[in-house]
Amino acid sequence: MKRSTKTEESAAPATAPELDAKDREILRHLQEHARISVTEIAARVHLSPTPVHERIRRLEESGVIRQYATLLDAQKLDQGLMVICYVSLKQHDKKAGLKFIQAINGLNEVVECYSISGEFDFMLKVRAKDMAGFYDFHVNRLSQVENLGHVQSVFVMGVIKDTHKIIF
Amino acid sequence: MKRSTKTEESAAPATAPELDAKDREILRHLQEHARISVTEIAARVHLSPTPVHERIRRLEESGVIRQYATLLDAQKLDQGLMVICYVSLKQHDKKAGLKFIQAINGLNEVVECYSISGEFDFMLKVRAKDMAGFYDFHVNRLSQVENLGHVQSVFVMGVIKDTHKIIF
DNA sequence: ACTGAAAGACACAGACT
DNA sequence: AGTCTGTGTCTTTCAGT
Repeated sequence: MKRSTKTEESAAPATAPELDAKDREILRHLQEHARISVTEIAARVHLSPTPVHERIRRLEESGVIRQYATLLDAQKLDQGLMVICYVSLKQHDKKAGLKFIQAINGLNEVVECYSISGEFDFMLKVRAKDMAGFYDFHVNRLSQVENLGHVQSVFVMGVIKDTHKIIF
Repeated sequence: MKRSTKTEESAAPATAPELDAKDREILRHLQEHARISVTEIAARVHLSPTPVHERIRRLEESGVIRQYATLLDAQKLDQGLMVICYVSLKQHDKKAGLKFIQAINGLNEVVECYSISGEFDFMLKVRAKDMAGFYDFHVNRLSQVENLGHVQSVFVMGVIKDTHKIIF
């Protein structure tokens, strides 16, 4: 194995990133085309492959690059339903919160989870095949989570924009 | 340029995917490690590189593979604030909706946008540097959008889980 | 659909500027 | 921190099965 694998590697050390203009250019290319070659990135940023290679290595190590991911079409994989679930907990102490976080990490249907301001404690982005699949998740998996208070669901009817692109 | 670039290529034709077990295995590897070599995927799925290469090409063409992306750390790029904005429109006719969608696509701070059920019409995921950055976006960019009714914002205080992983 | 071979491109490391 | 050079590996194509 020679080419970079990334992910599941060591946790990102908090070493100061200190990104210069070239680093940012490289990141902008990689952000949208993770599989292009170092040689091509080098050509686009007007550098030779060697320093680009070294810069990418540093960006991976410092954790600026989190993961090289392939984004798939959920519809074509029969996982076309997306639901936003708002969840409140019964108890809000630290221990109860950690247990909830653990439980959420065990639910594969939950692709994102955020701690939020407002009436509810958490927001979950859930993927399912269809309404029946979501119902099954709701009743048999989410509702089984300990310390769960209220759940309120908002259904996604259409995707207007779905990007991961960070502007910087 | 020889290696696959993906993205911005032709729109996905609606040709039936018809994925077999090997295709799904390949997708599962690519989903989390977009930069691993075809050779290594081949080894992991017990096939030679040639058919794996051809399968990946078909998956790209059919649109099952949407994009090869590099996921970056928003905090380290000084874009650590995430806000969920709920938006309702004043007018709901088709033309007004299309204009809104166009406007949203022009706002780089909006990384995701969904048409949703419930009280509001759309949900936006917005990224900004900090509160001042978000305020600037809210007042000078979002609020300038034509036909905008109410906006309600929920602030993300912590990221519990942030994945793109579709289970299939 | 897969195997095997073969050419060119690439990753990666080393010495040098 | 960059360029240049070399080696081994990989991608990609094309033959055959």
